[in-house]
Amino acid sequence: MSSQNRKRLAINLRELELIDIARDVIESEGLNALTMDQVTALCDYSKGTVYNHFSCKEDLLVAVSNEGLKDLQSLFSKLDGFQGNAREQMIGLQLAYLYFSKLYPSQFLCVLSVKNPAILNRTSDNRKQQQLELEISLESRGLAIIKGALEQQELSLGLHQEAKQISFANWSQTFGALVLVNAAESLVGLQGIDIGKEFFINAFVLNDGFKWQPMIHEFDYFSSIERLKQVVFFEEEILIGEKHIPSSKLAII
Amino acid sequence: MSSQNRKRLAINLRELELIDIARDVIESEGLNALTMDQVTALCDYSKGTVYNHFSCKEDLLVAVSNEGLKDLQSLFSKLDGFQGNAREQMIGLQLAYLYFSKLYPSQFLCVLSVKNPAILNRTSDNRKQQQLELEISLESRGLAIIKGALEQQELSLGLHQEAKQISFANWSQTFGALVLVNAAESLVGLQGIDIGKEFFINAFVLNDGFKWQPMIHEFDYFSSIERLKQVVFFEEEILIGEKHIPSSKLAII
DNA sequence: ACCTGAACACCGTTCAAGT
DNA sequence: ACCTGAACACCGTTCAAGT
Repeated sequence: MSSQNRKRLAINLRELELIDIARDVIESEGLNALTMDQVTALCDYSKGTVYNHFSCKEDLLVAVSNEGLKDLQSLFSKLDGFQGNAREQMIGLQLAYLYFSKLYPSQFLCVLSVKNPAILNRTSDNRKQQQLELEISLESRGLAIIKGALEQQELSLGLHQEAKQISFANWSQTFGALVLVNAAESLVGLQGIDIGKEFFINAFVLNDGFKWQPMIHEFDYFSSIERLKQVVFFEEEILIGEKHIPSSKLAII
Repeated sequence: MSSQNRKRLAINLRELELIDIARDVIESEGLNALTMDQVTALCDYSKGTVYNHFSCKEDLLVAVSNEGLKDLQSLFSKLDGFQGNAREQMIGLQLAYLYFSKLYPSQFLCVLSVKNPAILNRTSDNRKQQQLELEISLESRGLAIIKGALEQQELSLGLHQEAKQISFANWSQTFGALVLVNAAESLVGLQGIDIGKEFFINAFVLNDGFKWQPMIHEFDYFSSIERLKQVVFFEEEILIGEKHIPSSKLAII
């Protein structure tokens, strides 16, 4: 390895180190506690060096969000060898998203916060480009599953209907439910129902609406969830057990 | 009116004035530009007085969000005299939510931002209580429609199924779609589809999944949307026409 | 070419003094 | 009882000096 390459690698590693520190601060003290001063204090570098990596505080936030998207990507990748029909694969993505929001709540918060234009407007072009590529990559997973279902004729498109519409429907529903559930403590209206179950049932109902075969009454998708937990996401199940999540939040898993 | 009451009224009015200023700042310069200094500069009072109303900056943000929820409530109220079946009423709520996000984008952003625990944790108890009451009031609208559908036997609950589950499903889907669409410029995957139409179709599919009568193939819900635009929300249609919204965002209406 | 940290401007918050 | 604005601590960002 040339000395130039070694240098570049060291710089990349340092950036990950800084992102990790930012993530830890958010995790333990909340988004408000994240300051450039704080990050500088917790690392071995100076403020100027931190600013060599991140053009501004918002840029750092998007960096944390992007790292989160990579974690989500890793969770998605765990589904690679999973045997099951397309609807089960889709449930796999949903379950991965749920683990993501529970295991990395601070990154999930960043992914959400970063949708704020006041933040996005101040982000460096490189970082925004990276975000775009990550989002496309994540979305292509869902699209691939839908296309598989179309090929297997488990799903068929109506007039003026496209695969990405079904993708959008599933995605927005999952995302919306996770955002609301993350704020669930304050939502009295949701009390008394098992939100974790609801999260999946809503998707079952939606995809039944699309007439995606096999339908709920023909197939036991709750067993699929159990199988996914045991075969694909057993490590995440253990991690959740170790994390001392308040019982109100645990209910969703 | 006693002098004490007059005083109290003046203070309430002043608070609304301050919230209005904050809203204007966010609308025209973004969430980042909102500072207590800025609000003080744009009003006739001192910093101390601003802090008499809002315990901290986050408290002001929640106040803006709450004012937004009231605007949403007003939009919901416009549906009071609307004649139509329960599914059409539900579409009315959805449409109201859509107008809200388009006509008051800064408040919608606040409602979303305020779901961030770092903000909620710093909010005064009074303000949080007000938020709770507003959310309950908004949610009860949806629940009332669902209960109406149950009474009319247009909808029936399965085993272990409750009205609020159907409410949560509709709500999270609508909310998730609006959040994603608000960030739609960056979502390449959504390009080439008519997001405004999709927004409603997703809900159609969901409620068909619930077997909510009349189903899509039996009833022209696109006509319902047109009717709602003309009969209930004609003022909002005009306002949207006057707002010079970039065409990419206009597509949704 | 990259790193440092002092320096600066700005912002959130407080509170003694004023009415 | 309420209002004021100076004062303070903290934070984001820059950049001249150093290696």
